[in-house]
Amino acid sequence: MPERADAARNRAKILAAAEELFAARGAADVTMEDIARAAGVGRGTLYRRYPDRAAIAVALLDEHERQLQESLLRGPPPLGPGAPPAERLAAFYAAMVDLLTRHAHLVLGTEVGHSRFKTGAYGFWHTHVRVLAAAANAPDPDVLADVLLAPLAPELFLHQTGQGVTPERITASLRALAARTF
Amino acid sequence: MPERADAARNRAKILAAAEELFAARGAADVTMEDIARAAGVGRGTLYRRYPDRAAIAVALLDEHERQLQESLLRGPPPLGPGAPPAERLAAFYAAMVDLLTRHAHLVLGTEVGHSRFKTGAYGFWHTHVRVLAAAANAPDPDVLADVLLAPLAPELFLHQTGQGVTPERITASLRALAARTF
DNA sequence: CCTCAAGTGGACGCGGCGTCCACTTGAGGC
DNA sequence: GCCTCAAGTGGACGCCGCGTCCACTTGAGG
Repeated sequence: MPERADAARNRAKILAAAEELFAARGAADVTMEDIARAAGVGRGTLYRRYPDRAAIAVALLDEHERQLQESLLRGPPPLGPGAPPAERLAAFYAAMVDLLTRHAHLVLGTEVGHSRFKTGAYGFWHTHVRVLAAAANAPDPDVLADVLLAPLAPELFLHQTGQGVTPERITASLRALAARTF
Repeated sequence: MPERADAARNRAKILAAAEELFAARGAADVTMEDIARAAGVGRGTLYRRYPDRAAIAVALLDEHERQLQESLLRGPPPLGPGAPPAERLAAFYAAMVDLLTRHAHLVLGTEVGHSRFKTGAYGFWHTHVRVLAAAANAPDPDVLADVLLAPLAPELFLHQTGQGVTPERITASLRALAARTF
């Protein structure tokens, strides 16, 4: 049963409206009602697809994440397979900082606190880093993967940039970390 | 103008009640009303001192933090001054994991998301780690300090322990990180 | 054209938040 | 000991966002 025409139209309107609102003010103080009104639909319609703000942000982020995930799995080195683990980790860090820079407002809506770890995306990043750690013969790759992903927490990123720290400095620091860890 | 007797009594009742409630269920679903009722106090009285849950959790954590902060500044090595930076960082990690293990429910009430970075405690930890990084001649100690503190995020700790990871494994992983970084 | 499942929207009830203000209490002055 | 008044108290109140529910509309397939 494919999506009905009017449903598809509304889905598009909702995502467009949400994207704009998230960008304008923070995702934090955009209410479901705001999104519904901006999209010209009722609250009920909104809830039918997206149980909360996080779900909407996830949908918006989806394609960007997919693209990076694709590069990690099958792209050219050092992001994709072929380079030594330390370099792949550094490249991954750089790509993630870039993603945060461009979409921090969305990510923040999504991954606040605990919910971050429940997303499929986190699982994917975790697996990726764990495999790299294992390839580098690091001890306890499972736990190490969490530790190495922690500096990419959106809250931290926003805190740092809010303090005037540039993405470049963050990337540089993470590159150094990657080099020393593996 | 010292605190009035009845005010002091109520402050104690509030903290005791909050501690108990936070421990019983998570801090997440304890309402201000719950705390007020459990303390036998009105909502107004509660708000007079503590503008939100976070403030209460901070007050509860205060003494434990002070104790660790004291040890970092003036205690015996490797926690206090005297040991090489890498060992001091490892000891700090171990102490923090211990603190999280014992008080995760409180910390979680406090440091959810961005608010974590605004607390005085985070500033203290940050300064401590930055000084260690500088002593080890690490590049950009300011940013590195944030990166090295990230794995101590309460949300991550709870996620890991919820997955069956023991505090010992976390400490071990962090110890290895400390050894390689400095 | 008809049917009926899928989709829609807004009214509704709930619950927590934070404020406000009339009342009470206790500490210091006499 | 009593009086005064600022500090402290508590609960009623209004507000707002959430999530649900259901009577209505729309569109695709027969």
